[in-house]
Amino acid sequence: MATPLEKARKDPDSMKARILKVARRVFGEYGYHGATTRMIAEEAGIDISTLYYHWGEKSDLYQGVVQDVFDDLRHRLQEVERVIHGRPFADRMEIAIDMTTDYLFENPEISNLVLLRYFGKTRDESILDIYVPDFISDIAYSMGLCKNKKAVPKGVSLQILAMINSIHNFISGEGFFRSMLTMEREEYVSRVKETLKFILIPAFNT
Amino acid sequence: MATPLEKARKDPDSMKARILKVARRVFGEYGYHGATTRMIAEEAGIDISTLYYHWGEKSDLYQGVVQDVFDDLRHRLQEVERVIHGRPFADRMEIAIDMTTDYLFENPEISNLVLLRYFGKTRDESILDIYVPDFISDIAYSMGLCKNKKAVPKGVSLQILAMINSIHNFISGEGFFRSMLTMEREEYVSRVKETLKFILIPAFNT
DNA sequence: ATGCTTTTCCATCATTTGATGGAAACCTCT
DNA sequence: AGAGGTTTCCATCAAATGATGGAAAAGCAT
Repeated sequence: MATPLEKARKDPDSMKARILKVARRVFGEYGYHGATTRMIAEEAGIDISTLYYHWGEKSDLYQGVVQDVFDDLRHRLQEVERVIHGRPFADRMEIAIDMTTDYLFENPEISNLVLLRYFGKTRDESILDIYVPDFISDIAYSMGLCKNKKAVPKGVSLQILAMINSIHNFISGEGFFRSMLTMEREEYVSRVKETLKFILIPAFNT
Repeated sequence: MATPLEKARKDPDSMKARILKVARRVFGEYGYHGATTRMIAEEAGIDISTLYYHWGEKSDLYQGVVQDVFDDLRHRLQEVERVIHGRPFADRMEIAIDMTTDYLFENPEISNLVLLRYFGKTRDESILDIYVPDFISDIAYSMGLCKNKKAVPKGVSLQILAMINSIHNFISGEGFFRSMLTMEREEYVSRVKETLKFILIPAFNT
């Protein structure tokens, strides 16, 4: 039995899926309170009540967006895992950084939503209950930073967090940082990768 | 001639300063749209119109908050600069991390506001015009990463950004990360410092 | 075509939220 | 005490926003 969200993903041309796609971007850009159902409906080219017909209340749509984003992220990380499996350590880090940044630069709303979730609170309590799997242990394991997926040392978890967030920061802050440093997008992307490798690789190459 | 903000800072018991203090926390917690003037007034124990009497429109108050926060941050960084001046490189980084994280853990709304500013957009256009000095060149210089304050290489700027943001992330994400890893505050603080040093020091110790 | 279901839109509501006018309270100076 | 200015609060407004009922439109099966 398919959940509504799975149904929407199966048929990406369905109205529900179209709304979800727009909502991802708008929520990512303006945050939960900054985004209004009217903005989303307008950008999707539909009436606001059509949005409510498909998704119910605003917090439900937001919940759908978060779920969708984290599903994407999980799938992508699994792919990264497959690619780096068995390679020497230094290569693993480099490939992981390249793949992840490329993917996130193409889907910046993912980084936005993840960071807003970490740092921003919401007046709407129903938002907090969303179940979100954490990939930290998977990353720790596939990077060879721990032997047992079930028992990742806390120190390692924090190292992974620092890593992931560094990446998200550069994606999510692109607008701000790029105009601050006056760079074209292309240069920004390559310099970000460079910087991430510069910082992350020495730390883990003990 | 003192600006209104300077006036408010000079007399921290003034109503205007009290409002500013509460507004810092509330804006930092909920973001621009998530915070309402009513929430701020209520937390300050005053009527909403008193708030408007002192600060004018919401965006003006927000502007005041941002200005105030960045002033604080600048002062603190100057203090850090003074302390690390002349010390060997490895020490400088360690001291800077300790001092900065201690300070930000005591004033987490600073990290929140800085990050929200980087990553979140606002429907209100008047927000973007706020003048904010960037400390990147100062940091780069005092860390010995560049010879000329006026011409910081772009690569170095990105390295500084990565550094600063890593710190902000752990401060701002404390609630989320701590409950995720089930740590007491004390343990969290010391492990964060540890992690930051683990990641940042090797990169810059060429 | 016809009847049924699903989807979309228009009109509208209730609440929230930013904002203000004016009366009351407070302060200050003489 | 009392005049004059400042500050605070109550009442209220207008616009924005989340949400819905019901009519119209579009699908779809027979």
